[in-house]
Formats: sequence, structure tokens, C-alpha cells
Amino acid sequence: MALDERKLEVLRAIVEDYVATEEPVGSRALVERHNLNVSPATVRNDMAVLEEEGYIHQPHTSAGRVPTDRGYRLFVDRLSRVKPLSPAERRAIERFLIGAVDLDDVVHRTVRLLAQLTRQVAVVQYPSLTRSCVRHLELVPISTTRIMLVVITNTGRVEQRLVELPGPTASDDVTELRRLINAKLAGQQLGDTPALVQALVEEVGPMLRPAMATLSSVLLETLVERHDERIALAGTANLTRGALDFQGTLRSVLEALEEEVVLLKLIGEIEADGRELQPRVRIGDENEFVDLRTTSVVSTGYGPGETIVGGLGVLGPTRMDYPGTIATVRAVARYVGDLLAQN
Amino acid sequence: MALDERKLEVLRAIVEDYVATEEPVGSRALVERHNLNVSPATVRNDMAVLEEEGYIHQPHTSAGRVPTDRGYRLFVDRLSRVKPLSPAERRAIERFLIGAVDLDDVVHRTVRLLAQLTRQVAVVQYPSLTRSCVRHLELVPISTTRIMLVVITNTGRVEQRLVELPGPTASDDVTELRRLINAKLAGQQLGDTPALVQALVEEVGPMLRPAMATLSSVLLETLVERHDERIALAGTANLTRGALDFQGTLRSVLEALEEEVVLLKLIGEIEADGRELQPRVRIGDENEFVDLRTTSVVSTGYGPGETIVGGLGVLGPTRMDYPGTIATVRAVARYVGDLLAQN
DNA sequence: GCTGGCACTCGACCGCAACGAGTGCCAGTG
DNA sequence: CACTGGCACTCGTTGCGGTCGAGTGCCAGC
Repeated sequence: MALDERKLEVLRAIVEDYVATEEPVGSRALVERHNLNVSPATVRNDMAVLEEEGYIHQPHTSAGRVPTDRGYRLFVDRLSRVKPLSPAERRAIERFLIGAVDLDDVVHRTVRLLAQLTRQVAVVQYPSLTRSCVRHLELVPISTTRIMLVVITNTGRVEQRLVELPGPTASDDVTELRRLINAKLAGQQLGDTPALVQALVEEVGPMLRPAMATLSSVLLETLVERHDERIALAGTANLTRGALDFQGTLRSVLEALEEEVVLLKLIGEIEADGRELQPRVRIGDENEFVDLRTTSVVSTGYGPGETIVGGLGVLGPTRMDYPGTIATVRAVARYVGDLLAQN
Repeated sequence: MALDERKLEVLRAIVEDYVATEEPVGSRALVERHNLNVSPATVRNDMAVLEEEGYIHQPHTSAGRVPTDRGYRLFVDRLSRVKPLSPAERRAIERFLIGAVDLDDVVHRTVRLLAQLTRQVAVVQYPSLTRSCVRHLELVPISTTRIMLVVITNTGRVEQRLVELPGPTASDDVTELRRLINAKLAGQQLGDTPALVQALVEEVGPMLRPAMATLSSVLLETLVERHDERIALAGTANLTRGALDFQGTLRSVLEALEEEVVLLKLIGEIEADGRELQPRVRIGDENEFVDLRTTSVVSTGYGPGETIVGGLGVLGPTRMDYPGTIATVRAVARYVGDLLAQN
């Protein structure tokens, strides 16, 4: 059955009122607060249809209606108007991010900013190594058999590994290795080029083969395989707002949030086909983790210019202000991207 | 008024029962569960005295007694027996820490282990830079006016900073700077030697003065002033256990836990006079942060051998198993210290 | 100094009735 | 045919009174 214009309008009104009041909304209150130009009885009929179709639900016989996950989904996809950010919010974003000194600082400020603006739990993934480009690669001899491998990416991330070489290596040889690796890898995006890394061994004379083989495998392990993804989290206190804090729900959500793997899946699963301008919304049981089936996640990718190097987003109760949250997440992602691009 | 032996015994019994049951404990239940060899009436008299002295408290007229912060304090100081770790716990600690590959890994494993064993919120401070010794210091030229400063400490912590030099600097000069800095600082504990860092400028010819001055100030800023302390946190889900989760207490605790400064103060305030073998316990309002006045903190320092390079501990409701928690915190700190010493 | 007994307090629990928000249904109307 | 007003009904919420029982303080007696 096709939902006519007014039924959609009723659904929109229900979602908006429920998000605002946190209480099931009845037919009378609805016509009072919105100018629907029909009587409560008519609205009730529409509600009955909406309920039959699974968009709303009543907790018990004589209560108002509450949107279902499916109702929120319809609302997000077809009914929500874009809500422009207030000038105050724009200013807050700029002011917050303008003083950042290094990448750690940027990420921390961003995650706190997101938590504060949306009043929800915010998650920011550090720029993924596999999606960043190598700006410079350095080998630092520590002793004759140990060197430190330092990778600096175009996103400002610096990663280091202590490498145990198979045998003593002269400092001239280290210089040569460095030159070769830089020549091949500088400017490359590591995630796309495991072959390049493996081919490094071919570039080198027999004397340096074992050393280069070790380096190459370390590079592969730490940079190409997404081994060392990092995550920043803020605003967990916001979980105590709203109805999430009953009967152990809060507990299981907190537990889920401590699993980095879970967070990465939530935020970092960016479409392989490149940039997505619109944040992705996962509502309630659309989430793959059962512990988070009472929550919604709004996430998007960010990165300098057109590329995407990481994800960020927020998590909150399904009863959330989707238009506002989506607008905020998108705006913050853009600002962070610009910031990285300036670097 | 001096508390005689039996009154102390009554207090101990009250604390133990209350911790176990989470419910106010009455006189009859007390004599039943502990063999005090006196009647409930006698215990009641003792309770009256204990209450007058401020060690226990009754929530309402006809309820049992609950220990006050002061009561817990007396219990911890004079009444609690050392509770040896179970073999299972020892094994858990060893198994958990044995596979750690680098410092990040050690810290993460430790904090999760602590949270799991104590079933509370665990906090681990990364080895403080100011308390660690410099093992090696490296300068990596990025461009003619930018170099990267990399510091490797004896605790395995690696810290890097991008330094903008006042003018172009030749690579030979960088080598010379590196040699000088290493000669002066290797093996030194940075926190103790701000003078050494400042004196670096004196060691160098007029041509290199400006560059060295920049480096020296960066070193001072990032390493000596405890600017970049890091913290790992785990087990926040454990806060939902117990009575902490009512009426916004949980909220304010979560908020406090997001402030790194607060955590550092809690865990990192180690006595300047060196190692403290016994964990420190802060009970309820002994805490300096009002948001945490309903919680207790058990913390201690850790480090390789005799020195202390950082702090770790747990935070939970004042109603906590102090003997067990103290034993666990101490044991974990020792294991981690040993682990760092092996490095 | 300890004990048993006793009166007392007060929160927890239970059942009951009144209330009211909200619904579904139906007959009536433009 | 779609909308409306009216009405009976459902059911969770609130408030009240009464009972129960855990726990106490006090006191006389051993």
C-alpha cells in the first residue's frame, strides 16, 4: 500500500515530536503541535495504517506511538529536510580546530568537538596508513643490527618500528637502503601497492638482500595490512542521557565501545568506490553488532581533498536528531579534511 | 574514646558483609555470619559507639549500618588482612602480559587485565618521558629547514616531533648536532636535567647556535615539562555494576574519566621520594575531585627495577574489595615493571 | 559487662480504586 | 469517498491505607 502525502507528514511529525519529548506521541498532541488541518480521528486512521506497515509501534494498548527502526529509516531517507548548521556551530568548529598543532591534537580536538556538538558519543579513526601516501621514509641505525624505520605520511601521521636485521649492516648500506626505498615508495599510497613493497627486494644487490627482505616484510605487516589502526573516543558520558541507561543496555554499549575492532567496523567501513559525500546512517538493528542494536550510528569518511583516509562519526540512541547530527558530522568531516589538506 | 578489640572486629565484619551483599547490615545477620561469640544486643551497643565515632552510618532509622568513608579508611589502614592472589590470578597475569610486542601493546594489555581482574575501571599511565632515561636520540632531515626529532627511551617509548629550524641547515651540521646531543643526553633522565638541555646551546659553534636553540627549546617543551603524558583506560562498563549508576553519578564519573588531567592527577601523583611499594588508597571524599567523591582509587607506581616511570591503578565505588584490589594492583605493577626491565 | 525481652520506627510491599491519556470503531456529513 | 465527532473501552499511572518485618534503642536482670 502506498503511503499518501499526509501519512508521510504524520510520520514525520511523530518522529520529530518523539525525538523532542522522548515520550510516545498521541493523535491529539500531534494535531495541536503541527498544523495538519485534520482532526485527531483522521490522524488515528493514518496511524493505524502506519503501524500496520511497521513504521510505528505502540508500547501498550492505550499509549501513543513511537517510531520503529523502519520508521526512522523512512524518515531519514525521504522525510528529513537538511538542517543547515547555525553560525554558532560553524564558529565553534573553526575555533575548536584552528589551534591544533599536530595530528594527535587534531584528532583529539575533533572527537571532543563532535561529542560536544552532537551531545553523543563521538568516534574518530586516525588517518589509516593504508590509505595515506608516504611522504618520507627514514631508516635510523640504533646499533649494527637494529634500525628504526620511520614513516611519515601526507596526513601528518608518523609511525615507527624497531627492526631487527638478520645481520650487521654498515651505515653506508643503510643509506643505500633508505635511498632505494624512498625512490620507490615516496608519494605512493601504501594500501594500493603491496606489490611495490614486495618488489623492493629485487632492486638490491645480493649483499643487501636479507636486510631488505626483513624491511619489506615489516613494511608489509605494519603498513599494508591494516594492523595498526587507531581510534579516539569521546562523550561516553552522553550515554547516560536518554533511555539508553536502563537494564544493562548501557553496560553492553560501553563494552562494545571498548572493542576497537567494533569501532573500526562502525566508522571505518567506507565504501571502496571512493568518497561518499553523504554520511551513512545505520539505525538500530541495521547494526551488525547485537550490543548496539538499540543505537544508531552516523558516520562518514574524511580526508584531504577528494581522497578518504579515515572515518569519523557519532553513536547515540535510535531516538536521535538525525538531520542535525548528519549535518554536523558532515561539516566536521569537511573541516578536518581541509585541515589535513593544508598540511 | 578508644575502640576495643571487639568493636574493631565488628567494624571489619560490617565492611566485609556490606562489600559482599551491597546491603546495609544488621546486628543479627552479623552475629550469624561471623562467630563473634556475643549476642546481637551487644553488637548493637558497639554499633552505636561506632556510629557516634563516625565510622558507620544508618541510611534511615530502622535500617542496618553502612560503613562511612572514615570507616573504610580505618578498615584499610588497620583491619584488612593481606589477601594473597589466587594461583589462577597469577597465571592470568602472566599469560596476559607474556605476548606483548611493543610498549603500546604492553600498556593496552595491562589496562585490560587490570579491569578484568578487579572488575573495575582501570587506568594506566604510559611511562612518563620525564622519568625515563634517553636511550638514543635521532635527528632525521625532512627538508633543508625541517628535521624530525626522535627520542627513544629505556622504557621503549618512542616520541617524535617535527621541528622547524630557523634557517637551512646542511646535513653535516645535522650530524654534528645529533652527535653532540647524544653525547650529552644519552643515559640521562630528562626530568632531572633541564639544565643539561639548556646547556646544549653552549656546546656548539656560533653557526649552529640558532638551530640548537630551537632543538633545545623543543626538547624542553615536549620532554621535560610533562606535556605529553598519555593514558590508557579500560573497564568503564564496570561502572554500571553496583549502586554507582543512579541519579547522574555515573554521568559525572564518566565525564571526569574523560579528562586526562584528572586521570593523571589520580594515578600519576607519585611521591617524589621514590618507590612506594604499597599502593595508595584514596577513599570517597579524600579525592580532590568532587565528581569522584563517591569513588575510591587504588593506585601505585611502576617501573623497571627500583625506579618509577609511571602510575597505574583502578577506580571503583567506595564499596570495594580493598584487600583484593590492593593485592591485584600491586601484583600487576610488579609484573609490568619486570617486563620493562627485561627490555 | 553482657544478655534477653520489649516497644517502637519506618521502609517495602500489596491490593484497590480513581484517573486520564489514548485508542478503535461507527454512524453521520459535505 | 474521505473526513469528523462521539463514545465505549483499555490499561498504565498515581495515590492511599494497611500489613509485614527487619532493625533499632532501651532497660532490667544475671
